[in-house]
Amino acid sequence: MLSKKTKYGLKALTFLARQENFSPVQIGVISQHENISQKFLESILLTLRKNGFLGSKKGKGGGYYLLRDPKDIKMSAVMRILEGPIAMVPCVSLNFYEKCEDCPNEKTCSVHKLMMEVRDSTLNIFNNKSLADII
Amino acid sequence: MLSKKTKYGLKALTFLARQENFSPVQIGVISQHENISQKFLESILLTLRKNGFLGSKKGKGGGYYLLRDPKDIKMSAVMRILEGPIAMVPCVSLNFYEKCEDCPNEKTCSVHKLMMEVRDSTLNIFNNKSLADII
DNA sequence: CTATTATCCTATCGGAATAGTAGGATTTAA
DNA sequence: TTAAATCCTACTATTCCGATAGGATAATAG
Repeated sequence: MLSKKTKYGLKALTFLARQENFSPVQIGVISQHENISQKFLESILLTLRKNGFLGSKKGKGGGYYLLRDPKDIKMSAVMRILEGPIAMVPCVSLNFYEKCEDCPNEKTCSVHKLMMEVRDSTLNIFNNKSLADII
Repeated sequence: MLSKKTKYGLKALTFLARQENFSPVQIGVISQHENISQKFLESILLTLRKNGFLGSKKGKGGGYYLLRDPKDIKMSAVMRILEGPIAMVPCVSLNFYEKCEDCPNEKTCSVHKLMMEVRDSTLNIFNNKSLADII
């Protein structure tokens, strides 16, 4: 299941991508338009900023704005920042790999192989979809 | 992320599918071979039985066994029983549909469209993979 | 210089879900 | 009749998610 954090983050990003000239938009404006708790959204935008997707401006007339062209923001990157691993099992994750404690041998594990396929097909979508594509 | 419940359930199913003549296998035997807590596995096998995948036999010489040919057990069916919805968002689920409270219009929601694609590609795998395929 | 407006940041909290446990009831076979 | 197995309900511990609180900091307007 997609976390609300990710869902809200994606909605905020598309909202910002639809702005005219990427001028700063206040958190409150986004949260109202997208029906998101303002305080929760605040923390989400903060992590998007810390990860180089958004810029921010403080004080009057401030807010958040996109730092890059929506075409250059891949869904896979956003998903990894907000949701974490794209794979359904850590032992299959490319960026968040972890060995399963219970599994003695990955190569012969049926779950492993199945989840590799799922990861590949999902990754194929996320890698080839940009923010511009989903507006 | 795949729950351990699903992961263990899949492992148990493949273990049973590898048996010679589908004669009853005790919980303890499966839990040892697959490194799964016996009590936890017990509850998982119970739901697999209640959903028509497994049969059971009580008393000495008892255990669990596959009720159907592994070729006829689709991954999508197993996933839905153990994991729940295959979609990442309820508003995109075929079998567990729920409307999002925050979203006024699904047709124009960018997250909705993106997650439809992911669901389709994942479902395509799970629908075309049987227990026999992953052994 | 000051008041206002906004983001920044840390800490916390309740509730739900997950993973696992306990313990006895029931059924079957030897 | 005893031992071996599943059956079943309830409980618990822990973790994670979604959300909130409250002040610190910075920028702008006047």
